[in-house]
Amino acid sequence: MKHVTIKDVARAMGCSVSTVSRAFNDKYDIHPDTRKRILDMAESMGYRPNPIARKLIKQRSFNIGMIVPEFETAFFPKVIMGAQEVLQAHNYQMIVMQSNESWETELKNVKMLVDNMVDGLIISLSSEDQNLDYYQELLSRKMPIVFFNRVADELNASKVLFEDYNWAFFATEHLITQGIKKIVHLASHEKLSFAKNRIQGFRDAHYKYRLDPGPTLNCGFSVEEGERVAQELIDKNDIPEAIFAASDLSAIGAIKTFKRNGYRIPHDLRVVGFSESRLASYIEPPLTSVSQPTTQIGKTAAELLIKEIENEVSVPQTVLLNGRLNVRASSMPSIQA
Amino acid sequence: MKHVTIKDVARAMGCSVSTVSRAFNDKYDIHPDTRKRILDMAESMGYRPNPIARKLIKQRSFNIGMIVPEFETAFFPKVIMGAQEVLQAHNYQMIVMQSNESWETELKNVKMLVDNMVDGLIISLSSEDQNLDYYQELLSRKMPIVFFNRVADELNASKVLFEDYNWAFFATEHLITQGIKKIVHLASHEKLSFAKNRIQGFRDAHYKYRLDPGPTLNCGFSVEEGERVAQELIDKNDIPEAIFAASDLSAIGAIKTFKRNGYRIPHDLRVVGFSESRLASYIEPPLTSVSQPTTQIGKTAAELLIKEIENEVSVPQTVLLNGRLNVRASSMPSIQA
DNA sequence: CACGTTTCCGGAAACGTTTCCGAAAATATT
DNA sequence: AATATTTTCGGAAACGTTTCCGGAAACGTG
Repeated sequence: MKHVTIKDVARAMGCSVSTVSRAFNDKYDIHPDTRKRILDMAESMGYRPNPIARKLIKQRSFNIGMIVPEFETAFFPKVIMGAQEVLQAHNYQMIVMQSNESWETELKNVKMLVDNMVDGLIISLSSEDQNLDYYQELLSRKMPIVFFNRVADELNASKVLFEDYNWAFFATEHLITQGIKKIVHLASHEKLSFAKNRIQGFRDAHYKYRLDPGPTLNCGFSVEEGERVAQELIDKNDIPEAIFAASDLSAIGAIKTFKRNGYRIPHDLRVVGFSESRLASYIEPPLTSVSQPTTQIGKTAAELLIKEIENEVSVPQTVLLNGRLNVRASSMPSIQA
Repeated sequence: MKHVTIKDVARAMGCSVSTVSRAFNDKYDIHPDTRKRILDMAESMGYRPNPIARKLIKQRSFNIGMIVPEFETAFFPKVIMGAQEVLQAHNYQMIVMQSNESWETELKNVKMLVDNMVDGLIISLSSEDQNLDYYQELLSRKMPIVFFNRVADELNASKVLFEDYNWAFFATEHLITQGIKKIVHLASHEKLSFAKNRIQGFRDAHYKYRLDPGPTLNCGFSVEEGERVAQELIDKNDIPEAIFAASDLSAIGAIKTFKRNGYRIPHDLRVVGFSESRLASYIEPPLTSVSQPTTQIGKTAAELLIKEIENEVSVPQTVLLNGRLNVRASSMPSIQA
């Protein structure tokens, strides 16, 4: 397992180490001929510069770290794909870690990444009421960080976000303009800012039409959570005309439970989801859902980060990404499945 | 952005650099008292050993590299999660890269990881008829590598695989024992060994019951591919009694197309999928499918790798993981959805 | 041809650790 | 009390690069 080093090729060439280094880092004084000969020799010897030594001397890594809360849903993998694409194109390597929704492991991960001299970070917070001191310190030390999806207002850093408010508003409006009056919102944890925004959009859509907003019920992201809340509604015999869920998974859970209890979707009850999953168009009935530009989120975050690293921009930016409402049968009886 | 180094704490303590190093690497001679004082001082100064310098001197990184072909389906993210879990528990850090089903980028990724002194690799090949010279070289240089899911027989390395043959056999048998005689297999690329195994299982199940195996049709992993092949069958008016698809997505595509053309599932046509996706139980009708222990695959691969790295094992092992057939309404009319 | 400029290259320090070697101090042995 | 052994530590080399500094050769200029 002997790696061939810069010394080996210097010896083979009968030249100094620094000359070989120059051949690889084009910017210094070196004769084109010797450069070419060195490169050829290096090639034939199978020499590749050791990035670790380079990191040590240059005090930077060309690595960027990414931390996401989970890997269960398709959302974060897609964002990661998007970020990967632009980072690789700029010769950065990405190290992905997951916090498992725990901010202790999140903190551990960040520190590890910083120790490893990452040039920047892309982060979706595990929770948003956590202690932010370490992030504040990093930011004051000028570490480039871009947050996405789950962010904290107090942090003066670049962020890429989805227009949760607008699309919750539109989704609700889509129901109201069909004459629906009683809508229940299955909302995710209110400590997450996007959940708050969706709730606000849901309510404001009602106000626009001079309606009282329906209740917002606490509901996790999972199918099981959707089933649980739907069952509670059935038990209380308090069936709304429509359900607006903050995630597709909980929407699907609700549909499943209502169907099992004899309700027909969309005739007895309409359902709209959020954050379009692959499932949406394949379930019965196909689910109306707001789709987020997941890979675009990743790309944008990476682009922002690279700009910060390469000092093309200094003030933090927040970019809001747009989405789309895919209307399907679950919210409109006139559409045939 | 000034990092505090080992020299800083040595100066602050009035001792030598080596003593500080000893305090952190417990194994050397050092007085317990001085050790404690050094550790306290380091803590208060916010010193953390620089992993890059350590990598350089130790010629190893405590990183392991993982390469997967894609991030689209839920399969690989789940495997990654499993591997992460055990690697983190052993203080290894994981670097994930995707090859995008291209072996050129796969090769580029492997080389980058090797340059970065990863201690080992976990790989699912992008394609299996590729040039394996570089892997052979790495293996002969004793680089620990574990392959999973998509492997190459020629490579004498550890592998973790699913019992594709057996479960294709059982899934087919499940249809045959219900009196079904004419089954079509939607098979994935035959260059993938697991595809071959599934085909063989499919055929052998027929032989066991003295039936002629139905045709195996080439079909990709996607919903669209399933739709395409189903449409071809309809166009030829050559409708089988059942379909055994090598992926859930193609099974779903087939179901969708058949339903749209007036066929009732499972009454007119039964369908079985493979590699259970989240979708399986939520589509209409719920899809019978073979489920793979995805996270277990990742865990096992990581455990194998760590054993190799830490020299607890020398000969390559192949571990076969078992699965389960989840029978649902799509293959059995007697089950109510 | 003497001089200044430019081009090209070698030497050596530096990055932050680990670890070998040997020495001093402490302790044990006779 | 003298010697042998152990404990604890400091010095320095090493890992593989980059880059500053200065010098030699090549070139141009008058």
